[in-house]
Amino acid sequence: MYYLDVAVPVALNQTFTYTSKDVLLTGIRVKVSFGRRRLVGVVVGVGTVKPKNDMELKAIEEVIDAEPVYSEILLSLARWLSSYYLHPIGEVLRSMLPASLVKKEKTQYRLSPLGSEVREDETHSDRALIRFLWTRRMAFSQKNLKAKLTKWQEETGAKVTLKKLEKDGLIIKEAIDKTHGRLDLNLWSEKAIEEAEALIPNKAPELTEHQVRVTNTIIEGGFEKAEGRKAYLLHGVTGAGKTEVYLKLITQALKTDPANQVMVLVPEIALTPQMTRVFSARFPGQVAVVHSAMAPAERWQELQSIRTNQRQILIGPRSAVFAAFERLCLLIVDEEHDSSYKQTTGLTYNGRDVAVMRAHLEGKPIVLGSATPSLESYANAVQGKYQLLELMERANRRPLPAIEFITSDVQKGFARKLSGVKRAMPVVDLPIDDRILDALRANLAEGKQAMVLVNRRGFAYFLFSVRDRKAVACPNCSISLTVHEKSTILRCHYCDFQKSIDRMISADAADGYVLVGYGSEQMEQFLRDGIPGARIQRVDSDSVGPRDALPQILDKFREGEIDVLVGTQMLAKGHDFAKVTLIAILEIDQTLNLPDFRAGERTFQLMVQAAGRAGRGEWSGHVMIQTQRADHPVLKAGLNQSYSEFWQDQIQFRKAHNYPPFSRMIVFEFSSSKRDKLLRWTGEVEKWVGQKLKNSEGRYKQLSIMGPSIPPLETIRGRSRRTLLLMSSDRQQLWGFAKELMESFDSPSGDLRLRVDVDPQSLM
DNA sequence: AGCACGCCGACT
DNA sequence: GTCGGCGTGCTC
Repeated sequence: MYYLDVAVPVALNQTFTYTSKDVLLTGIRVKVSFGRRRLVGVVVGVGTVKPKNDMELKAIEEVIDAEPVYSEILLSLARWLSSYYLHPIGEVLRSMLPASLVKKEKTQYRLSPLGSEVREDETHSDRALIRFLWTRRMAFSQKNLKAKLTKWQEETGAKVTLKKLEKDGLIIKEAIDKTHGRLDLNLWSEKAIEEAEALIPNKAPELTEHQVRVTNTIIEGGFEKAEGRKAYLLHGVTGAGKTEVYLKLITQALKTDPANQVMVLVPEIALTPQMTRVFSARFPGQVAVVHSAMAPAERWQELQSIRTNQRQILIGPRSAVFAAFERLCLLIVDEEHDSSYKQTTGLTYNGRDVAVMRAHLEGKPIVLGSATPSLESYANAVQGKYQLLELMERANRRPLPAIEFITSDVQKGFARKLSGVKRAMPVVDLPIDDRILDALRANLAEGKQAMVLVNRRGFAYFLFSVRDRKAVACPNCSISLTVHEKSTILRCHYCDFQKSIDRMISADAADGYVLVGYGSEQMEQFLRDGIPGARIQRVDSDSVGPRDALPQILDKFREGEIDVLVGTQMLAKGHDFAKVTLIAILEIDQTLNLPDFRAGERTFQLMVQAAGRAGRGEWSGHVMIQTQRADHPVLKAGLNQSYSEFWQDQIQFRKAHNYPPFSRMIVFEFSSSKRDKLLRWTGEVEKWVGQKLKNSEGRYKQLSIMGPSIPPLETIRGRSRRTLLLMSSDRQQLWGFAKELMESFDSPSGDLRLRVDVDPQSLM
């Protein structure tokens, strides 16, 4: 008899012992009976000795995999993730798998035979509801149906519950196996990439002296397994050719052994066909790509080609860090500073940090690349934990673009009267300085391209009621609604709330409202008016959509069918356009003024990254930044494109407040839809914290605790929130305290929820 | 997290 | 009296 340690996907940080007649390898998934449920768990340990406690053990019901889904190293990584990110091991293991391997048994509700007998003229409330809901659809998911019921209750006042409907035999609950979607060959597909490959010359350019030096340093370190293998921080100015360094390293790795494999992590937004094309053209047929726009089945196929070593290179976003490799020998994290490596829900991992840990466990080198390294990574380099490699010259020898500050106050207090409900009339000047407009016109006249970056999507920042003296707010979140679609719709950027202005305010009251501020939509309109004849395209999550419009737009821009791109920060990231010579950044001060300790770092990154998009081809670039705070050290550092100036200023600030990298942070977010319940709960937390500190005899003396406090956005999606921030330069103390707190306050009842964010990217 | 058990209010 | 709310405890 064998005793298996099985991790099941429940919110419990422990494994459970099951018996098996056959010996199994760790990393294999098994089906087990757990309480009254049947779950898919992962074997994480195998023994032949019965555990001491004389509990009655259940036998596993079914073995799912013929070979392990997780390697020993991935299991070790899972254990580390679980303890570092304070997340149950079973859930960690589940989050590491691609969606197509996580079979979800979804419950759905359909009409029972009795339910379908309900007649159309039914007046009884439950039956009327049934009639109303099931005329258009066959089945509802639990979540969807619950939402519909709540809505129905609000609108009709009738009291209905899911349980009652089920009990009355009107509807039936049934479990369905969710199968994955069809294999759709869209723009990101292998076929598209292969077609593209044929068009591009497949030849490595001559590396510059600097590139060669950097590359050789890493190559000399070797790709074979070794204890404590090195991590490198590749700090290269924009346009220095970091990608060529990666390509050369991969070439070398494959030369060492053609079966070697490389992991390349990139920010999601950079996963355009253009980017994958560069790799595929150099290594035809050897590149696998995963991307969120792919169907699960397609993604699974790509990952499978890496697992079986049919392909050598995997390019993907943060989740690709969990991919199973046969012969991983090198890890690369491009744009390591990018905040999209951080997962913000569930397991709050940072893909970059997990990659560093994985490289360590694998005993393989890792290269973190950026033009604007995060302060954390740079500090690691300064301390010698990473080896710093610098690439301070652009590969095309072109100077970095000239940056110019435009100080004007036109954007201050920019507002429009809402006259008639559907039309907005300007009451002040354009929110963009004439000098910038002139430059854009001149740039267009020369046949060059430009990008204009704004801070916000939508038409106007908010709708201000003159009578109430306040902005129209979201009913579910403590934030004002953003005006969209040429000032006809109000939308919340935090929940799904959306309502037309017409329905929100009556036409005769329209005079009492003012549109304040502007977003990408309105800026697009300004630019159309201000730069006659220019072909302008807006790029933000509204115009691009969740799928694949972005690569199409970027391709059109690259081919010169668009003159000016106007959009959000999405534009600043990593794209390479040869004809862009002018970049305007409006309202950078808002980024700088965010109440967040990373605001300075973000602002500098935005400036340098945006500037890096200009002058990549044969013409020099020019950047115009509209600001009131030209004297701010961070903006000055950005103006000089000086990382060391930025570093000096920000590291001093972080040191003064003991912020990261001098400390680590863990944030607990407590939330509930019932404010009084939440407050009672956080009251207990506060008491617990006070007593713990008092009774701990100095065990936690290096710990700073802030809160529970009201976060900048108190309510999101109808849930009130409080946050508790723990900060310490002593890791033991920080994690020790956090674990104790979890043990006391995890698994709350009712709709109280506790969320943990380790190494938060933002404190909002 | 589910899921069941068990103890209190408001409807037939 | 019963239905159903939700606080509590358990899951190898």
